[in-house]
Amino acid sequence: MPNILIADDHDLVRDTIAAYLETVEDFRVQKAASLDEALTKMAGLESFDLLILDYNMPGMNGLAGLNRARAEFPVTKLALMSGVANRDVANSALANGAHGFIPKSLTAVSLVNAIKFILSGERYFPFDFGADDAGAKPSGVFATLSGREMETLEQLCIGLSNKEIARTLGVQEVTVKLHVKNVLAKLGVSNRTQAALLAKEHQLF
Amino acid sequence: MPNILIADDHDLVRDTIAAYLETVEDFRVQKAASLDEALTKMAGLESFDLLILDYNMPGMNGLAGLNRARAEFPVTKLALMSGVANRDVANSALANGAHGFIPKSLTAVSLVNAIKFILSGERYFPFDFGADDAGAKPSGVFATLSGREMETLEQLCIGLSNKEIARTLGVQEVTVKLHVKNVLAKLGVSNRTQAALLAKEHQLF
DNA sequence: TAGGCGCCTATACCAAAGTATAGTTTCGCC
DNA sequence: GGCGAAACTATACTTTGGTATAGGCGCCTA
Repeated sequence: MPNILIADDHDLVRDTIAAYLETVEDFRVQKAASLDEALTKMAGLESFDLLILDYNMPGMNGLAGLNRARAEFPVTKLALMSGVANRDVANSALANGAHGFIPKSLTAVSLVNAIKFILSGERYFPFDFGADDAGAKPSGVFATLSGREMETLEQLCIGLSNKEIARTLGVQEVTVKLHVKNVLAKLGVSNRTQAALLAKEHQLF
Repeated sequence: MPNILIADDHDLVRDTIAAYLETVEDFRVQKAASLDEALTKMAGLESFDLLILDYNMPGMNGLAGLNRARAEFPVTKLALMSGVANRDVANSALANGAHGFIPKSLTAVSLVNAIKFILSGERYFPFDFGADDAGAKPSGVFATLSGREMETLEQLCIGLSNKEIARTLGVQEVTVKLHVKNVLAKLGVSNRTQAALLAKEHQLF
């Protein structure tokens, strides 16, 4: 019987998903409320076939937690689950060695299929995921930013003024204005607030 | 048999919770993926005893959706559910006539208890909820915003200019400036970008 | 009914943000 | 050595954002 460990800090979500999986399919499902708790259980006597990690959970720190889990238990299959993450983090997760990405917008039956798929050694990625309009931005746009422009964007995301950014970067205010202008143009937005919001949406800082 | 309608845009969460409730207790559970779908079902032939609304869901717009539901179906009991909302919105929800607030950090069995409690005519509020640390800001600050100021903040969070906000709210630009100024003062920040970031951090919109 | 509050408008002013153009330096690269 | 790209600075300008002050209107409540 496949042994699954699901880690999510939302008790309600975790418990009901676990209960659902156990009743509807022949899975044994264990639970954890944080990354640390999950890794502790993994280190125990039992051996697990699949570890499902919630993207937003104490200890995860974005994909850092995923890498940590993968480093400690390279054999166990690993899936990332999230209700908010976009296609970017899904791609990154797969690129970082995850065996699947499970959006919470999935149907319950699709979840079961996805799990079976992963357990059989495949990599699962919901193909129609992220084709939304809201996060319409090509998302590759951030790659076109130069080093200084990226630093400027980072300061923008704290809500600093041009003058303050100039001070922390050690340049003149005019220079910052130039960088900001370029950032806005490259990101296709019309003011600094939108730039900051966009960067935050894409989990950049 | 109590008839429950649960509305959440995350299929996985909604389906598993519904399945859990139906197996573990003698509930009949219907599902909807958005506020509109929920209201349509409510308007149908069936009568419901309890409507559970996810706070983050198409059509909700914060507490506006809750008020809409309450206005259209004043008899049905109403609970707000959320995985991210803080004590502020929970309080506001109760103040706005909700019969309960269900954080997704709840245990599955607690959920059942909460539902029974609400169905029996009580108001449910998880007392130990909201003692978080992360959102360093007093977080009660948002409660001090007036209606218009809240609407203004919402537009700010899309990165609109004062002129654009004025157009969508149907007022003069000067008025918007006033609201923005008040928002900044009440939130204790120094510009619109910081205000937007802060609101986003607190998952307000 | 007088005061307070939320909301709206108005005028006016100054600071900050954003645009445009032009020029210098540095550095890696063919 | 010549070329292009990135970074920085400068001057000059327009638009937007934020502050200050003052007044009108509707609503609620002491």
